[in-house]
Amino acid sequence: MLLSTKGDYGVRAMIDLAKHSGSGPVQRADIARRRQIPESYLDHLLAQLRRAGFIRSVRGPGGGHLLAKTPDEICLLHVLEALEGSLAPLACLETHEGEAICGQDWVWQEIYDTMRAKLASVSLTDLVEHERIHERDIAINYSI
Amino acid sequence: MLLSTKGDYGVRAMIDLAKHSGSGPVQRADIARRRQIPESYLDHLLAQLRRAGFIRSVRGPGGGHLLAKTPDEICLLHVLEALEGSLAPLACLETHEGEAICGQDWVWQEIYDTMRAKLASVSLTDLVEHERIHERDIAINYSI
DNA sequence: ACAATGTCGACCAATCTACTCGTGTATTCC
DNA sequence: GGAATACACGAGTAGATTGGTCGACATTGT
Repeated sequence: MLLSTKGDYGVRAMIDLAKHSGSGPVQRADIARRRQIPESYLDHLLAQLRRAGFIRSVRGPGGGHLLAKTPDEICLLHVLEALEGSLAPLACLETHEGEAICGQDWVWQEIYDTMRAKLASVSLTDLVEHERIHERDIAINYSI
Repeated sequence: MLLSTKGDYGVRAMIDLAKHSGSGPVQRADIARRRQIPESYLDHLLAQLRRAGFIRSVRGPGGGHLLAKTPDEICLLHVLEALEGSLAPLACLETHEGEAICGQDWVWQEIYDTMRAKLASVSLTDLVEHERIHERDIAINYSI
């Protein structure tokens, strides 16, 4: 598995913040409940996202978390790399150790480049938009 | 990291076998030395590859391991999936649990499909050929 | 018989994952 | 000022995975 729950949960949280951007801070407990993330674990993820400059946080009553940029300025690639570290699928693409003897590195380099390009092209805005369309699908299905 | 050393070492071993296919069994110790794999660990990988039907083994003096098919009939995708299990980059693509709430699954599904198609298009023959070209490069560099 | 080779399962240390918990700190509201 | 509300941060932890090692055994060529 390339992504752990960190990348999964972290992006869920960012989508939640993007969806509520413009209406004040969003509280950790609300994100955790809506996105089904253990709240105490989410704590660490929000800290990472804050240190990486994607969000800022407000303490005290009425406090919470906000995006530090607009949703279309934040792409999936950067968020995931902040949470997971390198997304390299094969060790030698990162360390360049054993590269000469690996034999399959050139295949994975191509895949990695394609992957990163795709992830860089998807913004939080796109993710929120996709979610809205999907919700509409669900609504239609339920109404039948 | 999507691939562990299993996938790395296992493919190295398969490339080695492909390179020597047609000249009798190749011994574990030789593969291990040439490809820099701990021999006792390679043991397990060869067992997995045999159970998956990619190689067959011959016991006794002069024994060793052979490809069970021709190198162009074996693709990288199948070898890696035999060694690593699913290559799904994100848990919900495999389990379909939490799929509805994940929010980024559609992006990864596309990447996963592209990845699998690429891996399926690369055979052992291609990997051996690429290695030969790379060896020639090294030879040229050394001769300058 | 004996040496060479593969087969198989048990075992192991280190690391990573996915958390929880407790304590501390900033802010607001009364 | 004090209570309530929220984030901040580091320690600790159970369980899984990784990346092996080792030893006993099976098979085969000479």
